[in-house]
Amino acid sequence: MYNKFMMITDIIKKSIQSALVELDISYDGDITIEHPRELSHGDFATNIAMVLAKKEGKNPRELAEALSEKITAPEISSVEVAGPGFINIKLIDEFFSYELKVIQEKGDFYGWNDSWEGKRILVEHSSPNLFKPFHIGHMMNNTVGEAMTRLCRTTSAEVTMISYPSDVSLGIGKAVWQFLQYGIEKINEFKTVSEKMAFLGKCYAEGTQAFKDNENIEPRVREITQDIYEHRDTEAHQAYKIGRDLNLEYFIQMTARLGSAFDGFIFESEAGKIGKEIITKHTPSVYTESNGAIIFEPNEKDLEKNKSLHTRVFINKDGNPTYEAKDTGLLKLKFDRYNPELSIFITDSEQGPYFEVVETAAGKVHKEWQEKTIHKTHGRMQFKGQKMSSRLGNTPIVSDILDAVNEEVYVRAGDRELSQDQADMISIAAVKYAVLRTQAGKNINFDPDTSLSFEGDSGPYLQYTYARSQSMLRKAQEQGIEVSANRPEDWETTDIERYLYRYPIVVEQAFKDLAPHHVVTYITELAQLFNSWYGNTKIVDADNQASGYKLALTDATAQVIKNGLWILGISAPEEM
RNA sequence: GUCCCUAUAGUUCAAUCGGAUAGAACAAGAACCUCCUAAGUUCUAGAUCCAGGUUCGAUUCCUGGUGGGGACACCA
Repeated sequence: MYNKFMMITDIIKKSIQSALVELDISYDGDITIEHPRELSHGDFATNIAMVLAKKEGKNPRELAEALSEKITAPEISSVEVAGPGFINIKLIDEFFSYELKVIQEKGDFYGWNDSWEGKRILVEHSSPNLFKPFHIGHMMNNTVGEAMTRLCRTTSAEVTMISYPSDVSLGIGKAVWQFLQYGIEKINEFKTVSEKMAFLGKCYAEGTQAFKDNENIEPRVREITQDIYEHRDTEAHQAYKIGRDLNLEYFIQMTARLGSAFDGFIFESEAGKIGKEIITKHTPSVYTESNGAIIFEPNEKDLEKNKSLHTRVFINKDGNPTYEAKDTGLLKLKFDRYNPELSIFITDSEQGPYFEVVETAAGKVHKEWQEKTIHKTHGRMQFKGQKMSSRLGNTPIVSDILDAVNEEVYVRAGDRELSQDQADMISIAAVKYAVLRTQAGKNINFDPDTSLSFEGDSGPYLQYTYARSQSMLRKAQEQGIEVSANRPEDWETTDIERYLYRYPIVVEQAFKDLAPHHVVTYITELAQLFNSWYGNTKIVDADNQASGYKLALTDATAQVIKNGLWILGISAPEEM
């Protein structure tokens, strides 16, 4: 009852297995059953006849025919042989209407399972560089990371979501230097967080420029950086703390706007010290000295397993931990604090090879740091179109992007009245959909003029479909039509029903692959089926006996779309 | 130079660990609001980078090219 789909797959598999036994065929491999892409091919299909034909010395079609006669179960209505030897299985109609009740009952949790119940998963994403603007790359990271996190939640795991802000660096020293030039009090001239942030962003840019232009300030900038590292009680550290807190607040606001709420942070300043300790302790057993620095050099066995490994510096010759050491410290902190069964983190794909080295080395210090960690990447967003890319620049910041998209949304909305929140919700849907529809890790060719579509395969399309279904349900209620999952006598099972019950397995697979785009594809196709049905059927119809069931179907479809959108971090509006 | 990833309609993406007639959307052309939201629906036209190989069967696996992205010692 809880996991209906697994039950039905088991039933199908068992019926095939006993058919094999009846024909006296021994086969101990896994029987693969799948959903045919084409709905008219049936609800399940197996290629078992083609797999076994050669071994049995039989023609695949004949074998399939023989098998198909022996495959039976109460849930199976028909078994047919097709193509080169596929066996197509159709389910009885009652199965589908029963599933509508299951969807109703489980509601927002339809599609969840208990595969990871009682286990802990840690996800780290959206890690910002404090003092630097929150730009397009962070938004991609956040979108992918949030979807991954929510996918994890569907397994009933105890999921903790954290971020790893970079809070110490020479770059930050430069920004603080510039901040001090203006004077700490200057910050009080700005009222809102975003105004203050704009000022700090200006400090970052100007400080970086000043550092380039004027060699004389370098000693002072380094001193400031050191003040920050060592928490010295100086004006610089005071300025730093103001800036850091503001940046953090802004980060929390910005990610909240995108739909994320973090459970905690691990700061780079914490990871550095610990990282250095680990590296020092495991030199020369894991790490080695070379030219005054401490490095990790993969051995031949490592290279056999992974050709992309290479030598990297963990502690530089000045004795300071590099990013490699900091990330090693981060690994330890994650496992010490959260003790996860699985630790996932998301970065830009350019850091892929880098992390493979860090993790290979870390695995030699502590096995589980490598074995339980999964690094997922997102691609880059490459701008193609002229319109918005020239307006927003090369690395546009998130708030500007959303503002620009909002304008488009208002244009698209025409006469409809939209609140700021509604427009924001639609904009975010459009952007997130564009990011999540493709396989994570691949670069996205982003053409704001076309990719940011509000029609067809798009976030707003899904939102619109949902909103429309809700509108129908409201209308039905006004007219006193009761929603009923009781199948009418002469009801012919629709493609939507044949599609709906597949949702839980799509989610399960998406989690296994950590591939949110499977969910995108599925709910888009579901929405298409639904819209098509809507186009040629009158659903809210007090004079029609079947109206109640049609509404139940509408309700179930809307529920599944909503649940899918939730995984993607896109909200489902009641109206738009 | 070495190594990794990648290549699908004009464009942006799919294709369930080798499966059936390669799915959508945008753009192009033709229809549909006296009925529930036209950000919608229906129809038409259009694609697997090249050359080999593996097998019942290849967009998928292997080899070699070509184009694109990325990594390769003290930056993050």
